[in-house]
Amino acid sequence: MAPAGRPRTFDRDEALKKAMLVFWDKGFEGTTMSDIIDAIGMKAPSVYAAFGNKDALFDEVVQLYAGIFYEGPLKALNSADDIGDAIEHCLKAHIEMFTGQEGACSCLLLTAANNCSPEHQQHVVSLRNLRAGYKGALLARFKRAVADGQLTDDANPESLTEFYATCIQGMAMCSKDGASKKSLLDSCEYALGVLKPFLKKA
Amino acid sequence: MAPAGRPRTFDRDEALKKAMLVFWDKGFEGTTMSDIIDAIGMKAPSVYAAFGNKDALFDEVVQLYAGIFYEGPLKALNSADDIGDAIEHCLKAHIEMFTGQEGACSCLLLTAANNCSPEHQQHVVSLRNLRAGYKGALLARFKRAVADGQLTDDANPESLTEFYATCIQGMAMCSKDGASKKSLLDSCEYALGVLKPFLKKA
DNA sequence: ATATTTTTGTAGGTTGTGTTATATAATTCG
DNA sequence: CGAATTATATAACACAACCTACAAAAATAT
Repeated sequence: MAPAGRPRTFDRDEALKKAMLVFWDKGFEGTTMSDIIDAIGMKAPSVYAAFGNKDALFDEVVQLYAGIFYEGPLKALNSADDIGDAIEHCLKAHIEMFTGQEGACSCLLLTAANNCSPEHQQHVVSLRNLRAGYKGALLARFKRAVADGQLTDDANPESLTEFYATCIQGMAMCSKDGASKKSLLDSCEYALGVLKPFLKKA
Repeated sequence: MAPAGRPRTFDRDEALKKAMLVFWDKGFEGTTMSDIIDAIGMKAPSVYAAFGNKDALFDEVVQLYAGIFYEGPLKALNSADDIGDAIEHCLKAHIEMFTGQEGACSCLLLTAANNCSPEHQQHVVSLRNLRAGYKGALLARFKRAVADGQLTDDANPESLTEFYATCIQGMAMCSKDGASKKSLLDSCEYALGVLKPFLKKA
């Protein structure tokens, strides 16, 4: 049943998505609450009533983004049994995320809170933790490939993880600088070539 | 001869370096003038008298940083005649810059002004232009290598440029996340391996 | 020595951003 | 219907950040 009281005239989930796109594009500190409020199309008190404050809203946005992230690159990483396929699908899923949105590009986890004032360091830390968690997932995937006997003995999961994290983050920054999807895919091919010498023949 | 008037009690060049380290670490918007003023160890009016305002100071900092940049990675890129050596020296010079400073790390051109409020977009643009200029230098270097007959016919200067720009920016971001010099050098080796198939035997 | 010039420190002005008080509108419950 | 509850809009508060008047201090020039 509908709750008592005047009903909201906007959709909360839609509003959150709009807020995500703004933060994605302009980062935490680069975004003002006025930007958010304008994007949602409501007035300040309605937005504050729905989301609390800027910090809480950003936290929700990060959660939403992380969910999309898990459904994309992370799922791609862990779906394929072959490590070569897994990395390829994963990188390409990243490129989709970097270039797929209208307005926003690159990666919110990487660019939305790099340099914050001391009172907002929490966001810098939480995004850094998410990135570290993702690196952990990459590492686990390479270790699984070792356990599965898919990689040669001289393959080093730690340094492969670091290399591919480098490529992913680098592509994100290039995308922020306007790189086309095609040029990102070119870089992706080079990056995938690095893994080939370590793949055992099937 | 000394100019008339009370002499400055701090060294302007030293103060500029200190300001650079703060901006390098915390970015343009993440840095307050109080941070700068504290780092320099003077009071606000002295700093403003010496540097104008925050925008002008940041511009000077960027100039200073660009100078260091030209002396490091860019010089390394253009000093060696062999393209393999050039890229290797260049990447390693980047790693030195990413990890060499106390306090600051990563790359000021990449991280100091990603997400600015509209009234400071000038800095986002100027750093983006510097990055684009650097990509141009990379491209020119690869084209020179083609002209010098150092690369195979299937080597594509544009996509090689994009790939190495990706690696450099990726390493910068990893360094900001605390990557060790050793792990950056590991990634660097993988990245250099990408060029090898395109190198003609001497 | 006095005037002139420039720096320094205190203290405060101005603006922009995050947030909220208050009154009004729209809905449900009894 | 009237009471209760929640959303909306206007308008304004609070605080922090950038910047600057003003007066005192420290040097040079005549």
